[in-house]
Amino acid sequence: MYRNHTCGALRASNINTEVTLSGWVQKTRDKGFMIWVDLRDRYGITQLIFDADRTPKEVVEKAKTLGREFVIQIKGKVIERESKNGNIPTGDIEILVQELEILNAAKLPPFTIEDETDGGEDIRMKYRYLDIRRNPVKESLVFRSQVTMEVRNFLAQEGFIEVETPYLIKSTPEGARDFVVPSRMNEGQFYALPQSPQTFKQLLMVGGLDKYFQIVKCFRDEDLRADRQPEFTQIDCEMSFVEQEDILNVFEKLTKYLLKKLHNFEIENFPRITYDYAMKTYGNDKPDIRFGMEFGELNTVVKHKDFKVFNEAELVVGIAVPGGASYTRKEIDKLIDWVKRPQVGALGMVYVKCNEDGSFKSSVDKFYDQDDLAKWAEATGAKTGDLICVLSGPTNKVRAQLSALRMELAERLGLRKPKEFAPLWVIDFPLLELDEETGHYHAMHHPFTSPKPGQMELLDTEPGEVKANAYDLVLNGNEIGGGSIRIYDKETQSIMFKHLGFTKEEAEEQFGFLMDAFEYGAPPHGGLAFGLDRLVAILGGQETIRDFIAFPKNNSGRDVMIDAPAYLNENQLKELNIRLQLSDNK
RNA sequence: GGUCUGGUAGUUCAGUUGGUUAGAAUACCUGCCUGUCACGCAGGGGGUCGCGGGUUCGAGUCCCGUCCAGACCGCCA
Repeated sequence: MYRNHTCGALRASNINTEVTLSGWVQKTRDKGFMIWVDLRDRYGITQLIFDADRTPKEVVEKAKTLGREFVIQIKGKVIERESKNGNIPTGDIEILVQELEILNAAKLPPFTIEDETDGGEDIRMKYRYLDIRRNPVKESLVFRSQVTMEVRNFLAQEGFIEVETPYLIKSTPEGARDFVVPSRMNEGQFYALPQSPQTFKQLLMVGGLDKYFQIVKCFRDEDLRADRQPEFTQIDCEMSFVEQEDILNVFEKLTKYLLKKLHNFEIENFPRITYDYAMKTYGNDKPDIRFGMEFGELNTVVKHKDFKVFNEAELVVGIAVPGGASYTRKEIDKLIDWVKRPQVGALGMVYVKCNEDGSFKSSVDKFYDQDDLAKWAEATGAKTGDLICVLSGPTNKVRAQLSALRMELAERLGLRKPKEFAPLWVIDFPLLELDEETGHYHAMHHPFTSPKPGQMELLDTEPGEVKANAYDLVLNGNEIGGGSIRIYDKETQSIMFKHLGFTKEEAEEQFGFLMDAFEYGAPPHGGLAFGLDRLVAILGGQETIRDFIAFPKNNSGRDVMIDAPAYLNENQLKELNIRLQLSDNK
């Protein structure tokens, strides 16, 4: 028996009991006359004491050889500490050691295993198994486990069944790039890893399973971000005989359940706003509504003067920055530089200070008088002491730029509070989106999304205007879930593929199995998928998902611990009938 | 594909205008220490300044290239 208690278990009530403990050496404090060792495991820290008077001599000698992260087992008696430590739960007691066994000596770890480690991102990822010993990472993984347990509890209660769908499937050109897997037995052919189990869950509905969910890995071969990994986990759900309203209700209930269980956070019904409203008001289809700073469109109040920039702009729009009137000229110039960075791309920024005396001071005083500026303040909801920031240009670009500025300022002003939660639904997404490069429309959500009733006719005349039965769940400025009511008849699905530029043959080849299934009694159905990593991170008050993934990939999609991806050897390639053609520098 | 930031001791970082033997903290090692718990005290070891090239009497510092890491834009149905 390696242990009969964990390192977080013992209290004053255990005094005088004989115990066996195992764990890692967190730290030794050798005072000469006695040695203290902090013994750590997943559950906590217990102090061991090796006392020259009360511990066998050879045991004390052995204790002197202990280094950080040695794995040891001890037997001893729980005793009361002479000086207690109120900072840890086991701080009233310590273990007077009688026997010590070194189960495994350890090399010195490259960084300290402490909450505030001295190690940087790089080295911690390389030795991720050591990083996981640290409380912040360990707790993030425990938290993730709690979230998935609660999700399973809830969905099971609601009558959902979990079904596993295959990982080795077929590549399709729609959407993100696929990770592909060569098939040894089928020369020249490749599987693809699923970007989502979309078609399979729809087939489960045809199969009559009614309410499905799966906590499932998905794979997309696209560039990474702090909140994006090439392999990530979805809570994938689908239901039959449901309308949009039914789906929103079930998953709003799930989200409320999670907020209540994990944070004891209660919230009324989630706001629902349309995509169009979100874009107009926040310049963004996943608005953070923990704070205001809503867009005020100024077209009607700026176009009557000689300011050419505004007169020629498609959209002139501003936001009020709380307390921004106190910014110095230098600070405002830096802000202007910020919006002019290539990542944001604004050509300039007009500002108005709303002074405490009720007057306005703007960068365009030459063109606009106090009455004009008062109207700007009204449109943006600016109060005295605020700063109005105004951008202008093509509608879509300006909205994206001002949205970036809004988020940046909110971050700087501390308005994005991690322990506050502001979920909302964004509904009525467009069905199609124009690809600026190719000039073609592609499905904004995916090609199985149904258009709003009665809008099929618009597909030919104004494809960009067609609204879909598609919806996103947004939490604190992040899309944490999205879904749609699906097409469930072959006819409509064929029309969709045609509009997306598929030939009949291509549609048949790639999705024939789905359209066949639709001919055998497919029920009306729809669903939603949560991005679990993101959901967990946001519920955990973070924006970066890496610490909630046990073994994440780095910025370039590498696992630096196992050093993947890697080259295959000649035999493997030969067996797969693959010949590589590498670029010159490889 | 692009923009920006960074790479110096095991680790996290400082290093001024290009100028002596490249520093600090922490970790590590040795010794001391009769209640430590961020223990303390004394001493010690530890450097391919990412890599390659260039400018210069002289490069951690300037220039070019390259690799790596991070954030973002494009991309992510």
